[in-house]
Amino acid sequence: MTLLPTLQARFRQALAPLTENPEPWLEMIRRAQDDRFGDYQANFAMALGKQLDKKPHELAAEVVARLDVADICHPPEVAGPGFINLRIKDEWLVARLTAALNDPRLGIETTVRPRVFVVDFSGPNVAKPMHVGHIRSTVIGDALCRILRFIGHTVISDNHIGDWGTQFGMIIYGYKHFRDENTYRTRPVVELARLYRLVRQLTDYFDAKEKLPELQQRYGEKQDELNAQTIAATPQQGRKVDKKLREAVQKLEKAVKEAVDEIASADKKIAEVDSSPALAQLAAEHPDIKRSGQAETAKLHAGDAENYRYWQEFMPYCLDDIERLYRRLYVHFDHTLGESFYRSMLADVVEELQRRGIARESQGAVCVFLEGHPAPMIVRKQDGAYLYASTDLATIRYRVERWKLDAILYVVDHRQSLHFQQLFAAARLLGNDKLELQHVNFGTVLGKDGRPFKTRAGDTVGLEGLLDEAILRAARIVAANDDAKPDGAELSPEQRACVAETVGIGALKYADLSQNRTSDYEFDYDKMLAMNGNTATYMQYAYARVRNIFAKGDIDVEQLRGSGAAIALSSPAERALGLELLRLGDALNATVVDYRPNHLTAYLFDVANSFSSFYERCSVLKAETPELRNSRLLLCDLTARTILKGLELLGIGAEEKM
RNA sequence: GCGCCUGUAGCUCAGGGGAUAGAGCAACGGUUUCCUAAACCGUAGGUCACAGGUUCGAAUCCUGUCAGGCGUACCA
Repeated sequence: MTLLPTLQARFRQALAPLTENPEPWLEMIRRAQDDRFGDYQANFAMALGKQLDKKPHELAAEVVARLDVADICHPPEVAGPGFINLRIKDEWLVARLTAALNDPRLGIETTVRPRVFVVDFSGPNVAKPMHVGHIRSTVIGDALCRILRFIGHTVISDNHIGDWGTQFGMIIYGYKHFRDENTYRTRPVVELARLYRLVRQLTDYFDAKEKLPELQQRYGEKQDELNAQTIAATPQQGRKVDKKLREAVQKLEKAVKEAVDEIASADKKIAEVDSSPALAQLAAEHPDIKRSGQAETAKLHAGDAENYRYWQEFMPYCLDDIERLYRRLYVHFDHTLGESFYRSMLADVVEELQRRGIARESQGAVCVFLEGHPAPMIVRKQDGAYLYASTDLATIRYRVERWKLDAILYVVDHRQSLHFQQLFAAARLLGNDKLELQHVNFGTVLGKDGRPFKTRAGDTVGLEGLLDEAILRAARIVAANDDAKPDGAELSPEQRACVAETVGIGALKYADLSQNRTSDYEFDYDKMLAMNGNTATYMQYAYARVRNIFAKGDIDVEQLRGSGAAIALSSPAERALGLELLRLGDALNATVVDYRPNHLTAYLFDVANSFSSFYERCSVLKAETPELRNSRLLLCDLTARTILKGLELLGIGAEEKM
């Protein structure tokens, strides 16, 4: 059992005579935030005292008297209003550290309640180039899979790719009319992506042209209204401006600004085509491209042989392409069951919903009306087409039937939270009441201006380019540092390339993982690829330093572990490191409670920090005595393995030398 | 209009009932005869948006205000 649960178990016994349900009070045992107070502290006495009508200080003393922790802690102290401060005995720390050292799992037991999870993440639209927004789901989802698995759960990772959507109609239309046979044969994905962008651009062009007059009219109306209101709202002598009027003016100003932005965006799309003779000509030749593209999608869905053949032809290329990206990110999926996989089940799902009275027809569409939701969830459109709500319901049904599931985690942008609320509610109406359905939501990727990154057009950063850039930057730093080593460079060109890749990709992933996923995320090249401070590089560097000690000292780790050498925590830095090393299990538990990997990154940062301080103060190879040297070597060994395991659980690698 | 989310150091963010609010970056100042200075140590920097409330105790919970983001009947 890891540290905190062990303490909680002891307190549970001590509290049993005082309260029926000690669990909430046990949650109030935590790491002391100040070393002066000890290592851990229990903060429940004040609140529990209130409930039991006892003086907190006396209650704390009573609990301490009953508490049996003599083997773990020094005698607990009651401080302040009733804090119980605990200082762990070194002997106990040493015993736990020794146990961790001799355990491939570093002392982490598997869960006593294993569950079966499906983690649904990444889910890109194929044939549409991925951008930075997609990396968050991929990286967080992958880390959660690894962590849940390590804890002992059964995890099925499933990439629910968008492979049946409107983009295929555009690509098919593009393929039929604009394809460059040569490029398609040599680099099919590049050509398909170009075709998608081209058709999208022309479609947007006509869209913008169509909408522009309406936008301009709205702008005019709002502007007129604003002018009128502004005059009315201008303060005159002896009269205060009505608050409502002032608010109305503010709203109008906002509306006008929005209209201006939309017009500018439409103008831009129009200008892009008009200013290019080639594009302008294509636009002239394909005035109906928007509807035609949609028609191609509809034909595909209706089973048109030709379009289905195209779809079958394009898919392997598209899948290869995204697979290549996943390989670069060391991300693996057990299944890639995209939207298309469920296409034959949609009619049945909708039929079941209707038959069971969960869905009904409204304005020609089939809708699920849910309590507390003003708008229904539409599961079949007026034109008979299905949408992602239908697919997602079919997917739940399929997953539940195929795997005996306890939970599905959807690692998806928080903008879809309404969809998931409705989806989960509908799934429960269908009888999935024991299934845990979690929207593991995360914040939007924002641009430098603080506004969301746009999915189409604009200056989106392609994912592939981002990876290249990360590795390139890392390579520069690797080379500079290697060259600057006191005894000259140590790394071969191959090693340098390898380190650059590990460091670059690690930095990229860590940037996403180290942040509380629920916050929005300001995309910043420099920050994302930063390799100083709280970054994966810091941990990787600490790891390389430890490993270098073993290399320099020509130490056989296996032999050392079996040698009977003992850990002794002879200085504050060693003790602090030792205590930190025992907290891995607590960090993993915290991560799993709310599915937030940033608990684990914070922990690893603490470990690396403690190690760096230790490294600075405690010489290992030149320790005063052989016993001390061995003890420190053991601490180093456990540090290295803890960091390596932690990074591995985040999907990040580490190198022996860097 | 309604719903959800956010507001913490110059910047990017942790902390989400407990003791004196933390980190990274940026700034300033120190540390390489010694296992990798991608490091370490220190200084400075805060009305935790604002106002009320609940509590022994509030950055944290509740209410309101302000500011921003997202979503809101046939896109995903």
